[in-house]
Amino acid sequence: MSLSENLSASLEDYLEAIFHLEEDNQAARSRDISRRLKVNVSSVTGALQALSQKELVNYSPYEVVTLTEKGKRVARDVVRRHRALRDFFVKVLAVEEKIADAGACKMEHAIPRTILERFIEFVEFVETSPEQGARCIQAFKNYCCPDAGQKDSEKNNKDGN
Amino acid sequence: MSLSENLSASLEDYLEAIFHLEEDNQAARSRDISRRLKVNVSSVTGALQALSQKELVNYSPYEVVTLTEKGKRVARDVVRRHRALRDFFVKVLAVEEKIADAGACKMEHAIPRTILERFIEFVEFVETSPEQGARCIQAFKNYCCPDAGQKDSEKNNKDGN
DNA sequence: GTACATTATTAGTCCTGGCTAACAAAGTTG
DNA sequence: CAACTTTGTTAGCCAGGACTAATAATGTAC
Repeated sequence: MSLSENLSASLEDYLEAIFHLEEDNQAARSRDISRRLKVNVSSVTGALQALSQKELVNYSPYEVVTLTEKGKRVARDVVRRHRALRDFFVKVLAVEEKIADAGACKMEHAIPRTILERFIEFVEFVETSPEQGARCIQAFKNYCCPDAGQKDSEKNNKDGN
Repeated sequence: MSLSENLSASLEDYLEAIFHLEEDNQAARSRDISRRLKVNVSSVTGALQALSQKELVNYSPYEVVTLTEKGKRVARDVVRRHRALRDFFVKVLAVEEKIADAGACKMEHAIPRTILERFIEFVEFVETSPEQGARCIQAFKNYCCPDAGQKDSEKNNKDGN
């Protein structure tokens, strides 16, 4: 209930952008948001009004934007989904960083809670269990992209491909 | 190029529904589509007009709908994405069938090609490589849901108890 | 074959979320 | 401080996609 208030994908994106900009610069300016999301500044104003009305951002015209506490909670949740997906794509599926990130960015808005948690657990599993997990991933990498992963395949290549 | 013509998530859903209805009944009626997608019939009419204009369905007012060849190709692609995701969720992440299906239904519209292929390869890998793959998945199931997975752990167990 | 039920279409509304163009506020700089 | 640039806001437009209500076509009984 407290998280992801039925926010549209679009508004989630805005929140996420503001979150990152705030991390970097203490606050976000419309211009930066618009650049980040590749969207017209006037669209940003609209989004800020919507977010402000939902009490997710502190916004008044011509001033910099910050997230409210509530906004931060929701934004952190979006970011968490994003990272979980990206990590999974990179660490498990051996997807190239950029594609993984772009994919995470689109899919983060659609993933159900339970599945998200499983993604996270899977990465956790792989990272904490070298025998059962890491080796399997290594084998998968050899399976799906035999030419790449050379270095990795030498690492724990107990029983050949 | 030939596939997924920049179709919106919504239109993809319609195409998918028509595909399944056609499988079951040779053709789709607006009413059935509307029931399936939990959408007003008038929305279906609108969608059919859009799809027809894109030459994805054979549609004329008051008649049953079928997919064109092009429509079939695109629909099959959507279904493929759906199945790939659902399979992955169920077979790898041990997500419950219903949730897996619902998740697939939402994420199928957002998943990039490359990542899709990896999902498919992963399932393939797990299913064809009992040593490296299947065992790992079993271990993950014990990791993420220690109480469940009972039956599955017996499965690989040839003639155990 | 008329009467009623079901199904489909249209018209009109609303909301979201983009866009441009015009205008207003802030910042910068001589 | 006046002039110019940058930034932000507003107004107005458009497309997608849902909805309701009214209407039209089709199907089914009697």
